[in-house]
Amino acid sequence: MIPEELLIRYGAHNKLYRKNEFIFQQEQRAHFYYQIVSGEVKMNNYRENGKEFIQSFFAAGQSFGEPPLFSDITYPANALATEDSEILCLKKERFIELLLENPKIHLEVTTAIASRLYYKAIMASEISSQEPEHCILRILDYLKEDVYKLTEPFSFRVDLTRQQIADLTGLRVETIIRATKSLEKKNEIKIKKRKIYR
Amino acid sequence: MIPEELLIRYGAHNKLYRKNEFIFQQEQRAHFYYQIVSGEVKMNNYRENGKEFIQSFFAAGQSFGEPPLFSDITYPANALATEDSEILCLKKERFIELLLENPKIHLEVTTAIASRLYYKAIMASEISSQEPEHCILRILDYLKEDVYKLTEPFSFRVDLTRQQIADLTGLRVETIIRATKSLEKKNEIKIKKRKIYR
DNA sequence: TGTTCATTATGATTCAAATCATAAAAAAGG
DNA sequence: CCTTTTTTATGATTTGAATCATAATGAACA
Repeated sequence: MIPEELLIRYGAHNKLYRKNEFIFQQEQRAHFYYQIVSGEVKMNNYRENGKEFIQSFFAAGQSFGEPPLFSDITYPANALATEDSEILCLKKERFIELLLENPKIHLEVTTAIASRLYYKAIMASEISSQEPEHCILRILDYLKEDVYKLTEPFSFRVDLTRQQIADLTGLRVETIIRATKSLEKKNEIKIKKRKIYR
Repeated sequence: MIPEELLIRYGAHNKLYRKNEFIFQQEQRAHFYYQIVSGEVKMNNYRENGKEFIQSFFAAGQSFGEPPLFSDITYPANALATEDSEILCLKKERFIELLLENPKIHLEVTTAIASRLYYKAIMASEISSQEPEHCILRILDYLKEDVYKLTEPFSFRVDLTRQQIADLTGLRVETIIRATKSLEKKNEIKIKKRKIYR
């Protein structure tokens, strides 16, 4: 999102994270701005009962973990590579400098953070709703419309496992499986070869 | 948060909203940056079953409703005055200009948005946890430590009704009442004259 | 000061998602 | 190719928060 050459000019270095390696962990202090060059990153929490809650996934070109760079707070969740990933790391102080000296880029960063806040606001309301089917549809529509910009019915092939949808919504796999079947009956989604289409 | 005189220099105007009056509603497009001069604002969603979900409260000095100013998205929730409120409104285009021309102020705006994302991330995980007591403690601790910067045990007097805590967590009043009583027994909170202290 | 309304309180019952158990189907790995 | 692991599937049971009902208490207000 921030041009790589600009990041490097401010002193960013490239780091390789292996699949399942943590980039940072919950409660830690933040020292770097992270931007994915290649690979994929997952932000999550592990709850007492061992259940996982996925805050979100991040793909190549996206940054993550900015909020604690601006205030005196620690990471609210873990970040780990879900596949081998190349990540540009820029020291917090230099990142702030970069923002102050590049207003247009700063605006893009703000836009990215704002967009994640938007997603969280939507999901907070849905997760609290105790209506699994509605909650699933909402996350699918968010991905379809806001992330992948698709409009055609059933043009969005969902590349998430039932388990991942469960961890994103705070529900259980069995509930997702049953709810998606019910949604298929209601013609809200299609399921072909176990893949969900919305 | 943005100095009032600066906002006014960029063309902001003062508007009075009566108690319970909407400032904007879910699904609407965003045209203004809003900053509270006096009063209080609530962001919420109304769900099918009539249940309310409170995204958050905003007090004097705080801004709200920025995310849709940066992208082509609509408001994910409603905003309404919970008491008569004076609010500075600045046209979207002029707001962006202000940010681009005032890097330090821009950074403060980014910081505010990032801090709200932090709160949402925490709450998303908690709400999904299906553990009412834990969820209540987390929101109280967030308010106590991150908002009011208190450290002494039971020094935080919670000024939320049980119903408001319910609407902030997606739980029901009765559940909050029972959970808080249980938390009092466990010495996690104190209740004096029906007020919760943490 | 008495009346109305909002808030807190508590017990009984319902209900839907979690949990448990088990298995089939598909994908990954050697 | 066979073996192992992951993912999807489905039925039976449990459980805890929601719901329903009802009341006491406190705050607001005329």
